[in-house]
Amino acid sequence: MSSLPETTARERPRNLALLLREPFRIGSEQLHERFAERGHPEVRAPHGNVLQYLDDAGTRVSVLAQRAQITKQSMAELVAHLERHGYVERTPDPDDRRAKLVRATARGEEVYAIAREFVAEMEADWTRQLGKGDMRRLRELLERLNDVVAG
Amino acid sequence: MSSLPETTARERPRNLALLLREPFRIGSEQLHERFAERGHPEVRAPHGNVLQYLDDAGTRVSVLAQRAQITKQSMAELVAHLERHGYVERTPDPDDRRAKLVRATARGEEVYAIAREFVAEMEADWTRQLGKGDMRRLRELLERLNDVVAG
DNA sequence: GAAGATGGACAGGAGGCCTGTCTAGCTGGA
DNA sequence: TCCAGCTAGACAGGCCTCCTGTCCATCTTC
Repeated sequence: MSSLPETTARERPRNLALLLREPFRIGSEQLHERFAERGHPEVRAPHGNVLQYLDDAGTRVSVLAQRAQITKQSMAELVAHLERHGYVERTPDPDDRRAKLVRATARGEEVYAIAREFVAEMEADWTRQLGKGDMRRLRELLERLNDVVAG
Repeated sequence: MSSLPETTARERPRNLALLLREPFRIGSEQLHERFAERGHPEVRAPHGNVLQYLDDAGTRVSVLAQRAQITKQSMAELVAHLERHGYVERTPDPDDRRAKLVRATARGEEVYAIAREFVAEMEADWTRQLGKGDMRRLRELLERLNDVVAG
């Protein structure tokens, strides 16, 4: 995060980090507004970390935590919240009596569907405004950038 | 690491939102590691919201809150934390006896300098790996995307 | 002046994340 | 076969960020 205390904070040059963050932030905000509109105000930003990583067959909390890169305690809390509100359910794992499998309920699937729909709309909107070619170039450049930062 | 029994998460193509978020997230992480290395472990992610929006002349908490898009109560807490650790100081506003101006101390300026240096390094690194032309194109496309989402 | 707006403080609370610890259940080697 | 050590998850306790609501002092406007 740079920040040039030159004149006023407002007229800083556009900073690459912010250019990356803003579309993501605004998109997330709109997605959660959409959830709320469709009757799922209980689904908050970090819960994407659960729903996003669920397998159809059900997934253990510890596996979810690993995928989402948070501790299993944190993940357990997110799951508990979603369970309280009926988005996921936990069933015993038949293969391991210590474990429980987290699975989306119908209500959870609904949220997932809303998210997919929203993302598709959003990408279509961006494509309409940037143009198909530039959108493809943007994605390609971002993919390369991600490979760079990940490497 | 992922020697997990078979199943991966739901099959997803690389998702545009994540492509935007990851470089930002990784960059932030590295920046805060840098802060810690240089003796400023107290500066945590949200404190960028303060430092980033400070004017040289000093800035009111309510203005900072507005710029950072959080409530003034939240901003007041961030400022208090930074003040406790000597990064900013609050002085009475000569123009309004209700108000106080938040200003960076020398220690705060040091953190700025570290951030600016880090951002410069990071951008240079990305440019080296993507190439100058592609980096410029990426920035340009991101600027257009930001205009689209902001509009 | 007085009414209303604004700057900021304080109280209380929620969510998300952490470390540490504990039990139940699994697994592999002697 | 049995036990040591590991793993899955629950529980306790704590920190940080952010929120709403309330209050007072001060400024602004009429």
